[in-house]
Amino acid sequence: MDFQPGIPRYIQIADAIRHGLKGEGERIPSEHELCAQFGVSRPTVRQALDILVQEGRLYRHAGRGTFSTPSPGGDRRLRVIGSVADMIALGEETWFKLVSREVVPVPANIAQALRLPPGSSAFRVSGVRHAETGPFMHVTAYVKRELAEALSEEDLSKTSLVGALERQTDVTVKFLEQVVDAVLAPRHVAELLQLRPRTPLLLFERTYFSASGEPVEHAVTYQATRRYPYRVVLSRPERRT
Amino acid sequence: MDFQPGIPRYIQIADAIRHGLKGEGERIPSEHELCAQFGVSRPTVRQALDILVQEGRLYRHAGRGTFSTPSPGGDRRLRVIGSVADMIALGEETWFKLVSREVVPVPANIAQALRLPPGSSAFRVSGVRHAETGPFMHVTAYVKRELAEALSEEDLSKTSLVGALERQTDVTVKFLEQVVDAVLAPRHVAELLQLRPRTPLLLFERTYFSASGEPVEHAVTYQATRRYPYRVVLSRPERRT
DNA sequence: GGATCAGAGTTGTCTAGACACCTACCATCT
DNA sequence: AGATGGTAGGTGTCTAGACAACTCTGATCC
Repeated sequence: MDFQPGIPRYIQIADAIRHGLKGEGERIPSEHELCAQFGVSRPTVRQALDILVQEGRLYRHAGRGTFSTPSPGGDRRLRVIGSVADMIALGEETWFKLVSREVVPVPANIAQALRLPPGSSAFRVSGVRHAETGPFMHVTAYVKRELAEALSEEDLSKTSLVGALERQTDVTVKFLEQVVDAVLAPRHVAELLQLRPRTPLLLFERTYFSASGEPVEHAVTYQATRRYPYRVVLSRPERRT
Repeated sequence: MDFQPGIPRYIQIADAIRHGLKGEGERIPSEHELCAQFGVSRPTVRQALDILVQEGRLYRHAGRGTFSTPSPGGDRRLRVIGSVADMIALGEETWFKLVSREVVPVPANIAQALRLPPGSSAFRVSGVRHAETGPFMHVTAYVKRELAEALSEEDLSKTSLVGALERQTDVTVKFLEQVVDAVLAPRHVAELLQLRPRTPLLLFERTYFSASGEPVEHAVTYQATRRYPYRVVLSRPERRT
């Protein structure tokens, strides 16, 4: 295998192995064999395998080998594998309709989350995400003004706001804090999602942080689980003991 | 520093560093300095730092150094750091009251989740978890019969069912699948949690899997977020690029 | 036939160092 | 004063191996 320069080898190896996984619990070649196959040293192979184990796609068994985890199956659901990246990754068959996009004074609790002085203003985007089954998610997101100026409208309909921010600015989201709650649909949300009032909805309040611990974005999301179930797969981080 | 034999050095180093963190965004000693301090090679130090970065406690900045993430703060909330271990870790000021504990025929959907033939029976535990603010969680958990026999009653009031299983059998939970929903409290749940009927509650349906992909436990949990907020901190896995 | 032991293969841990690239700082040149 | 460039120190990537611990298999011994 010849490696593409500029991209670390262990990432290319991880991609290659991930691509070849069938997800049936079968054994993959030993680390020694992978060294020979890719022409790299064992630490490099292990670094690639670490990624896949961390993603929950592989598990190791000392003395026996490395195996692919039987896939827990399923599609058409919000997936989280313990990572921000996957949390953002909605199915590809969903799309976003912008409702509003303006600079507004921020409510006190949001100002606190973004660590803005009370009474300041921020960029607010709101809209509805649709699936074939109908509208299923209402989002209101707040971003600091200086970050929001680069964003174009078409970006927002394709990816998430966080995704657009990461592409167009040099901000990188490193972790997020999420409070999950169950609420009855507020009237304006019920209307936009075409639901009866007082339908129970999932409510997410997420604050996205950059690597330096600075809040980047705060989003309030209502989700109708009838139309789009919310599912999470959490893998235990490996503590090779 | 003298290392305790039997425990990998990188884990002991990670524990030592984690213990010394103040969580104020300050710089920690460089990898080279840590090598000298602990008397190990740099890959070993990096392996320790990887753990802490993975946990979201540290972040690296190439060319500048390694820093502790300012803590997102907070207590008294369910915490998840993208790991099963932390998901189980409720606050220490909560306790569990057993309601029932018996072998019953399992409903069809649970049998499917545990991959049992329809009509089979399993061990069912149900109860209520309390905080100072009152009862806040109703749990019904199903475990295969052969796994459940070792469990004693007192274990269940101290740790979670999964914790007891891991201590008393050789089962290890590697990942879990969780479906989150918002529902109106069923009557018997509302009674046990001392809530008005039709209060919106979080509903978790979790299936715990062992490393080989075999389902170990299935739990249905109702949670009153008024009494015990549900918060998650998700860190992005490091893709050093 | 059954238990015990040796060995091969696998992952787990760790060493000592090399070079690349990025960042911040400072001295120098214009 | 401002721009340029060098330098030191930081993390990022990678090599080539060593030994330990675990698991399974098969041969040997009783």
